[in-house]
Amino acid sequence: MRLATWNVNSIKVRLEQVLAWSAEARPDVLALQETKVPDEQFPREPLEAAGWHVAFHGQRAYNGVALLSREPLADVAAGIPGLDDDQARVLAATVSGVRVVCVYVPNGEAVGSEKYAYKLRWMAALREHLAELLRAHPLLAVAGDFNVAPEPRDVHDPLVWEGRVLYSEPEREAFRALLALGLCDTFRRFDQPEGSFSWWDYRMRAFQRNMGLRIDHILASPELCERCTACRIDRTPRGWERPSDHAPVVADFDL
DNA sequence: ATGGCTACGATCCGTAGA
Repeated sequence: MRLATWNVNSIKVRLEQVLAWSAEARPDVLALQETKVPDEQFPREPLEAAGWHVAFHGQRAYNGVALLSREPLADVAAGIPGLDDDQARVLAATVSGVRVVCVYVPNGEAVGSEKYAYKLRWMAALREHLAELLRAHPLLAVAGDFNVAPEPRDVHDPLVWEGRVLYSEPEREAFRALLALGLCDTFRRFDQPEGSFSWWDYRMRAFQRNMGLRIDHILASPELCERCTACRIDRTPRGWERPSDHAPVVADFDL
């Protein structure tokens, strides 16, 4: 099974790119973030016409997550149980025996802000939820925009980013707490080029200068991690006209 | 020097992203 995640920064704007990229990269399951549409406006028909089963959990203007799958999606569930959250950030479904969780972790705005506190609370709630899911699902994948660069090598200039949102120690600690549940970062199971990033600012020609961060991740439960045969970042669509600021991450599993 | 893009929903600027 090939699983991909992509923060598309508006499914309306990026629909043609999702169709074009997925036709080329051929994921079996594609987790999308920042769809930015209420459910009644999600472009279900063109995606179904392209052969996708779709599930979506969105809201007007902000956030929004979706799952596209070649095989039917079962037991679709939105949100984190017990977390009172009016932001559409989590969608889970079972496909081909794998529980797939699509996550859009809050950005956090700035260290010390109210949104930063919300981000850390939210990540703690996600951790508790994933601990439960791991007990129930030996084959568990968590794919999405985590808005955390875990290590210095995931940041184009760690000194500049030290202490800033997306790379601050409390955020990295919260990410490590997810790995401590037994989840693996599939990308780091394999040799990767230096300067491997998944997000580049729209400004300052950041993509052309490879001034990026690796903040989009595919995590896997121990049993699923053992079956992971590859993981890579596909920078191709970041170079297209009118791109998302994120690139897709793609992982292959031998199932 | 706090800008620099992009998307959205409201108007022709503010909020949010990262």
